[in-house]
Amino acid sequence: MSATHIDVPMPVPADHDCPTREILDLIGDKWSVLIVVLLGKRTLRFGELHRGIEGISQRMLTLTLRALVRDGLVTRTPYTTVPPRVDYSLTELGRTLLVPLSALDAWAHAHRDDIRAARERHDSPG
Amino acid sequence: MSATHIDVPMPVPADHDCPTREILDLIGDKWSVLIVVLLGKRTLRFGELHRGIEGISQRMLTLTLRALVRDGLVTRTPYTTVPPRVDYSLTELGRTLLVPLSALDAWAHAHRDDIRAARERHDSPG
DNA sequence: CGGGATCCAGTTCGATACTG
DNA sequence: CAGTATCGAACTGGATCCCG
Repeated sequence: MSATHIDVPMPVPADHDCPTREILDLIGDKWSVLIVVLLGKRTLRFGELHRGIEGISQRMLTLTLRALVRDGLVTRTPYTTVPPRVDYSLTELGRTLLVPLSALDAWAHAHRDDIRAARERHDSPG
Repeated sequence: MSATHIDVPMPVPADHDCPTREILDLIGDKWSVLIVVLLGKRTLRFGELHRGIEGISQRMLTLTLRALVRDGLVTRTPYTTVPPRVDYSLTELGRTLLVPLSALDAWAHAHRDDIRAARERHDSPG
């Protein structure tokens, strides 16, 4: 109860309702970014995405795609052919996201060695 | 066994070893981005971060900060005072990350309405 | 004040099997 | 080919207690 001294000297804006949270709901998962980047190259079928993203299960691919469609970043176009076929591509909104995502990708490219070095420095037993 | 036709017409580069994966390991979680953005404003103490990021538990704050330190994005500076005190701030590497992150933030800010609209359109029962 | 350790609930996710 | 359904394992994350 008795605080030694008040501890709220500087409020720190701390944008609670800032859109950062919302975008993290979009791409703050393991697969969304990879899918968007891949679809940025061209329209892809379900199976192509599945093979294109190593390690993803069909379950997660389905769920993630559904979320991206829901958020208006991706369109889903099914064809009633035999065998069936579904095309996925970015919407215009999705393509605009590609821009800042590419910046992030470029950063990752540029600094991957720095990060690896930092990790090894930290993990090194010596 | 008898596939109706081979299904590997176009390889799809599919950068498996691309750095996108690595950056997702960094910021592809719920809190890292928020912490980095917050530390982008100024150095903060543990408690300030805790209060600044609504909803985070001290456990996750500790774990996330530890990971950020490990990856070389954040420095941890403890002082042996009474009561103890620990400052966290971005490293130079962390500050460079701030740039593409701001771009992403700007995108989120600019398109939040689009996303909300898309969601409501999709979720609307009618 | 700034954590570490433990316990526990909720969620995520992959493997598998099945459908149209 | 493109999913859906189910299950169990793994991880996440919060609450609580304790220590320097």
